[in-house]
Amino acid sequence: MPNVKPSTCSGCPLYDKGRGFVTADGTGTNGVLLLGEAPGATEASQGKPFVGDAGYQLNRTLERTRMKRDDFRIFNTVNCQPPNNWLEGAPWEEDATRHCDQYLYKVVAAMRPKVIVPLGNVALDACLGRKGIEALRGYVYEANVRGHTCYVVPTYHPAFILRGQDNLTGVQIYDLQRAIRMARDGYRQPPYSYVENPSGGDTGRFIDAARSAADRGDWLACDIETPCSGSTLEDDYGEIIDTEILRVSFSYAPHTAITIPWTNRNLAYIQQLLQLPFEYVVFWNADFDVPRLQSKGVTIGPKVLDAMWMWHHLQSDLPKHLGFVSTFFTELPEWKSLSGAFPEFYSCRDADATTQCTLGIKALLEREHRFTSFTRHCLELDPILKTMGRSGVAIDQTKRLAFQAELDNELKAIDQSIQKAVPDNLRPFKSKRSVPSEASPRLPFGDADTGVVWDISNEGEWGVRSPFLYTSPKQVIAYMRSQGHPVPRHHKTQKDTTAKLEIERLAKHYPKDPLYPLILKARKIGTMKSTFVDAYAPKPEGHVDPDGRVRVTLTFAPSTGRLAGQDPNPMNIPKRGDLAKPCRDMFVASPGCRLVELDYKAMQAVIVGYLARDEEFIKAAKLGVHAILASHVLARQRLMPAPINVDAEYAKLPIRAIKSQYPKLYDVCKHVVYLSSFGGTPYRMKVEYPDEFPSVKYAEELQQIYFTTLGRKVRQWQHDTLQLAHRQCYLDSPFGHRHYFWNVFAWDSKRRQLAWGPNAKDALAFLPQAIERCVLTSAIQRVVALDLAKVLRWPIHDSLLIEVSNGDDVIEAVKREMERPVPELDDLSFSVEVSVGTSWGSMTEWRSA
DNA sequence: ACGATCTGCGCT
DNA sequence: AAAGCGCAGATCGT
Repeated sequence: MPNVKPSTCSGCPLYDKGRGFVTADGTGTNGVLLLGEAPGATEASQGKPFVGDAGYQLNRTLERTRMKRDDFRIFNTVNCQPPNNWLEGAPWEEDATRHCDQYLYKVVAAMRPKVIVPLGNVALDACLGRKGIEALRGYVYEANVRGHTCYVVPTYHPAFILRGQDNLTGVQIYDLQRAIRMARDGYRQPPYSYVENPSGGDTGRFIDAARSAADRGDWLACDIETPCSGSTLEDDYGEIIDTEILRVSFSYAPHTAITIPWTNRNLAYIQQLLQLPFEYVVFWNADFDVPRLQSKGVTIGPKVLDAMWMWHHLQSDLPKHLGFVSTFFTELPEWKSLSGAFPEFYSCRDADATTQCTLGIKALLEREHRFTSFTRHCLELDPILKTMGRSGVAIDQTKRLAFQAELDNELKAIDQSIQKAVPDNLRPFKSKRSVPSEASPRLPFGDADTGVVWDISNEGEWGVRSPFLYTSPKQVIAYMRSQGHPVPRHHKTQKDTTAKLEIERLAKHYPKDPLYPLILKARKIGTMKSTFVDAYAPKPEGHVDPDGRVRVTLTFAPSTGRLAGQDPNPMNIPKRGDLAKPCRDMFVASPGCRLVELDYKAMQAVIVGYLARDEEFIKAAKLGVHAILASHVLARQRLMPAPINVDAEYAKLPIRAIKSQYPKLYDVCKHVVYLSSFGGTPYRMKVEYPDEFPSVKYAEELQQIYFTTLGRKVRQWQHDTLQLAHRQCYLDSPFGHRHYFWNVFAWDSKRRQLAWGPNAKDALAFLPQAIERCVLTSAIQRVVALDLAKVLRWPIHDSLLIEVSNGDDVIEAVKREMERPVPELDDLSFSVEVSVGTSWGSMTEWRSA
């Protein structure tokens, strides 16, 4: 039975609009009051808070705190359902909150909670009189809430987590556990001793103490403050111009720190501290601090450790700012809002928090035997990636300009055809006050080259029609509508889409329509030109340095453990299609040198076979897994006596025969193996490759054959991996990378059973990708150890681009290191294919002498 | 004008 | 309808 509003409830701004009325739920025996926002439809009709979707999410979180929901007291800030579930930022937010205060007052007075947990901004505002949940969450506040003094530990609203923020599930669990602990044990602000305005003697004493800390094996945390920490200016060569440093702070032990103003007199002290024999100097985001210190001539003696990366290695899916991370490893109260008022204290606290977080993160990594993997695969890799990025690859500007001109002409011609194919009324119209002087008496008139057309709008208004933009989804969709064609929808979001696949379908369905093929062609050429040709112009138009080389930034910041490249990204340069060769031809070897590309053969397939503990699959992957699946299919159809035996010496012969005799089946099998190992469905195969798969049923049959023959153990591995990811909420790679997955299985209400959830496929893709990266970077590190760093250019997931001057011995050495057995994978090895050329577009196979 | 967000597309 | 990555252009709000 829905609750009836109390008769005393009058004057509520939601009285006419609001529905239902919720009362507090749960016993509150653990001393924690969870305060939500306002009831939704389910809550309003049942009269209880958190019983709908957000309630389901909250219950799962509460379960993981190992407490019963009933042990908490659960209430809402506003007690009836606002229109459209809109409260935060609504015109009635303030009035409705104030009106419902009377009920919060009563609930607090009756329960006398030890801790209140505001869930989201509305509740936070009600408790602390301020908003900003993302900055304040996880911290402990002592506050007086409605006449009752207690702790307040803010956390996210469950509905926020449901809206695509499921990586924060674990954070919410942690926040609630902290609230429970505070209710049980109480909270005391930790004592601290910061040297905020040091005299020369103070600094000297700090340096002496730091020296003994270095001898004990402690680390030194360092943090600089600058006037504008956000913006950085760099000149053409990547050096920082503007670097004013205000102060530098240090800490070598929890709860202690010193902040040293940046003055000429203090410079020597700062330099002295950074030369003490510490094992590491620790920064939070060293890429900000270290270059600025160096640009001032300060040198850092010890190795640099970036604690932010250590955090990223520990848990890659969470925010990385120190204020967020410190809630997990310190008892410090929130301090990030104090930078303006108390700069000395703020800076000390930054250094102290860095020390405390570093110790906490290191302890966790060591407990899980992942600390050495961090030093090897992040710390030691970083300078290598920086060197590779700086080496650069030469761009042939003559070839680039020729290709650019060719694309430009083609694009102009296609655009003219596009303008002819589109009715005038579909062009963007912009009204103008006055008639242009060159207007002719006949309307509309315009310029066929530019597509600009003068016109009169419906209201008799003068205006100009600009060309139809094939790059604008909005205008393309308007065209589809105008032609009476069904507008395709994105399968997940259900939004209108103009994706390539959908336009290809429309082109097929309406073969007489002139526009669709033109759009496809123009997009292809347009992307090529803007992303891959214009971008390689000399600076400042493009990315190419005055010496003719393009330099990139390589990073391992992506949450998957893979590598990425930036400014520009060298990893997505076209490789297939007719434009790929002229595009790659722009990338050339320096005079007297050769570009060499070393590709791991079938790397992901071999890794999947390893993970599935399937020797046969590994052998099949190395021989050619697609052809071997094809042999299973042919054997079923009695076109072959038996599937290829991967142990047979002559196995390569029938593989070649299948490739040449059944090219279509070979392609089909390629798609089946590839998509199936990532959790792809037969439906997807049919949609993406309509020519190869005449029906979904055919794709289903082939996947069935795959999973019952060659891929039997792979199927089992997928099943086991998902179970493991679901049970522990994360997966670890053999190289120490961990990725969290919060929704591997989800409740399918249609089929009334657990089904693959939104993270299932991420979980299947994680290990092959994370392993692939570490196999390659380990090889790169060995190449560096051979003093061959200078030949390294770009890592591209499963291949490595290098540049060598003469002789084949360097190629041989790099190949050997890449093919070396990998101890982390039980000495699994991968074979490498080498191609060589003077340009990236004309590489030929290379064989060792 | 400028930044934030969305859409589409290249690669593995 | 495997995934995540970075980039360019369009759109929308300020």
